[in-house]
Amino acid sequence: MAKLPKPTDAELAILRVLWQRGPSTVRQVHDALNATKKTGYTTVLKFLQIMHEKGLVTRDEAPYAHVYQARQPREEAQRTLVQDLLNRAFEGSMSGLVLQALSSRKASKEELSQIRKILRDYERGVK
Amino acid sequence: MAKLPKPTDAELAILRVLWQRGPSTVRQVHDALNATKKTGYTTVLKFLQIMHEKGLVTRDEAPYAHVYQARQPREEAQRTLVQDLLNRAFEGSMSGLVLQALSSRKASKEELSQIRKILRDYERGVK
DNA sequence: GCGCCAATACGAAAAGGTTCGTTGACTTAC
DNA sequence: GTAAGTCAACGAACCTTTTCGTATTGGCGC
Repeated sequence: MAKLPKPTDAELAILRVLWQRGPSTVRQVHDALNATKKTGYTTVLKFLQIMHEKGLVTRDEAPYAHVYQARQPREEAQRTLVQDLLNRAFEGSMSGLVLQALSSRKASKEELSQIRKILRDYERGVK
Repeated sequence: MAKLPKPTDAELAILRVLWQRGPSTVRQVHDALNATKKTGYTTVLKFLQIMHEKGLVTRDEAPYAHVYQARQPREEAQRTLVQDLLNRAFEGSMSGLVLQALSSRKASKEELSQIRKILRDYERGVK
């Protein structure tokens, strides 16, 4: 599998919509985005075309409304992004990242115990 | 304190040098960067000027070699970046972030126990 | 068939990021 | 004091990202 480029901010916003909604037409993406931030229809279209060129999304050229879909599953893209931040800003230190993540905002009890569970599972898996 | 803009990739690379070395001249930053990636002297200079305009660095206009310094401590900038990624890619889910961080590459036993310690300290602090 | 509508394609323009060549100013070594 | 070297300033060139106006297409209702 060829390595996909890191999505830009605007591209990521569109990917988020695709991950949440599943395959969507330009109009659907456009409407979803406009719930939070107004953007022109053609702007969204242009991005989807660019992302298609880059391979970030696939498209089904259905007549009268192409249907776009994220190429990578959400988790995979997230992994790339975390990895990237880890290298660029944390010299690879995972604990540094977790530390700053926690001090950047309140975490709920549920989140903490979820993280603990992840750690347990991880150790079991690695061992 | 005015909010500082998010550093770009190239800017972050320079900040990393400043954090590691402390206050430095353009030449020192340039040399440090060239250990990993060759860049023209004037390119580095230009970035430091831009970053100075943006307020990312302060400078001491010593005669014959201005001395630049990161405005934010490393941890503070890291926190902003994590926060940003959290919002842009993880819908704010901290556990999602930790999960992908762990699956993105091997973590050592030391790192894991360090993370556990961070969790413990955090809970104590919050309670 | 003809005009209307929703959609795509195209391309230009604005904004931001990145790189570097050139210039002029000052320092030190001779 | 002159040449050689180091430095900051400036601005041009280039690339990528972001935004959108305009043109074009193709089906549908009449």
